[in-house]
Amino acid sequence: MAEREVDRSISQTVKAQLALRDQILSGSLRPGERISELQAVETTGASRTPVRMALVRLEEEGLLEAIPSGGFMVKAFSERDISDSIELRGTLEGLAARFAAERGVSARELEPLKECLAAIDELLRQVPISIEAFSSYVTLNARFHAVLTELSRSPPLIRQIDRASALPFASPSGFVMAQSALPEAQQILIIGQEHHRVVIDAIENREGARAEAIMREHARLAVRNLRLALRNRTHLDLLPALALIKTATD
Amino acid sequence: MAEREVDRSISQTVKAQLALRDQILSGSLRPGERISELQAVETTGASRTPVRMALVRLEEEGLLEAIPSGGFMVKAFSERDISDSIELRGTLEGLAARFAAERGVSARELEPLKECLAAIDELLRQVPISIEAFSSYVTLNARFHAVLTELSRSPPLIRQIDRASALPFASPSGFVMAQSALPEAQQILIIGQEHHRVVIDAIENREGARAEAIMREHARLAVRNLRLALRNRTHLDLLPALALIKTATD
DNA sequence: TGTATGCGTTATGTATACAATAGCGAAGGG
DNA sequence: CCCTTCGCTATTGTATACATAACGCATACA
Repeated sequence: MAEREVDRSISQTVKAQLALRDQILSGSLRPGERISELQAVETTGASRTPVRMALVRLEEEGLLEAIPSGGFMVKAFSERDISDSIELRGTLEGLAARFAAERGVSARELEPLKECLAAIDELLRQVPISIEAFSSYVTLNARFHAVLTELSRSPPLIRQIDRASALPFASPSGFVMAQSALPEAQQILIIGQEHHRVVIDAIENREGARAEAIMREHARLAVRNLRLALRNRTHLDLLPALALIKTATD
Repeated sequence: MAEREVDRSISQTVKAQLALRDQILSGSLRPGERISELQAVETTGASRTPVRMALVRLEEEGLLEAIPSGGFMVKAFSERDISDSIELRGTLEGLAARFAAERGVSARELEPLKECLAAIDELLRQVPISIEAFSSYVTLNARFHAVLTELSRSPPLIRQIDRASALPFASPSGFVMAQSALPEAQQILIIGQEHHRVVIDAIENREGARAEAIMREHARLAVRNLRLALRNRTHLDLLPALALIKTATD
């Protein structure tokens, strides 16, 4: 071992994966750009083996694309890709809600969901909402969606939803942030909260079809709003999707 | 390099991945069993680096599970996992069919689908169907589903469907094989063919909701039949899922 | 006899050396 | 002047050596 600095607190592979993901999402690496292993070794501080493992995982995650002749490049997404990904996740979450409703959920298990709901209600009482409250909203909303997914009790479905959320713009936090750029943001959050309320009610009453339908509607609303947000490209700095959008699409 | 025999025709990583997948699906490696890298090196003929890459990919594919203390084990699936995976794929294919219908598909693009349909019709004319014809059916059916998926023109969705089909029992071929174990197999194939006919018609007439509904029904039928097939465990040798089912489930 | 601790072995995580290929540039011929 | 070909360089693919951590066994003490 040479004079390489080694951080032994976490696995080198995980360290490299986090560092590379960060570079991609922050825009240091541009869409379409080839990722050089050597360069990744320098920027992440890990050696080539863990870097390669990280690259494979990021490819599976959907952030990278394998180049046929070898190596990887940062994947580029069209606006259509992004809205499809959101609708896709909505469809999956709809299935999760239906499973939860049909298979039955005890009052005890529904508790965390209701807590999220109440906490968000509290936040939305502020008009206009503060930056800090909005930030809490993002966290609570992500938690709501995660808990709902878990309630499906279906490991294959949970796994698939996690993968569908790996892309930043398709994650619950991602598109909420995008929506925040719109002037009618507050109204949008309130409508979203109504969806949350309905899905809980549908699950409680074991109405699978209704639970599924509302989650899909929830996603369709998100798609419409994301489209609008991408039109007004005002203060979109918040939007982590931006770093991944194909240049010169449309 | 020692006296190791190296096959230079394909990448060592791919070779190892194929070999390991084969071992898993053939049952050489049992569910829950830990995979030793050293052993994998011996059985695949590749060295540790490509073997590790293959293991990471197989984990992402869903065939392996990472062990917290290090290494990988063969993933075990419950019967519920299997039926959920099929329903999941049906839901995704439903979305694909809806996208195809809503976005519009030219007569030219629909041609391959109709060819599959006609070819399957031809096969089903035999009563009872021969083994060779059944084998052709499996291939044609897989092709039908693959083409339909492509018609969605949605790369994120296509990607997700591919991943949902990675598990052998969730692939179109897998569950058709399972159904073949049932006494009413011929009747089931005929009903499935009706679904195929309806989805084409719905896409042609741009009826998104109908196209989606029929694909979901198609999957639900498959789930019911798979459940039945797993009850009569007669000649289930055909079923590649069997190697992955948890021992002592139910 | 049972439990705990320490040592040894084995397997995984990491680093690096080596091999091969693809891409690019320069030079020569048509 | 353009096209083709040869060779070099840079980057990826592969192999293996080394470091480290976990598991198991044995032994000793309670």
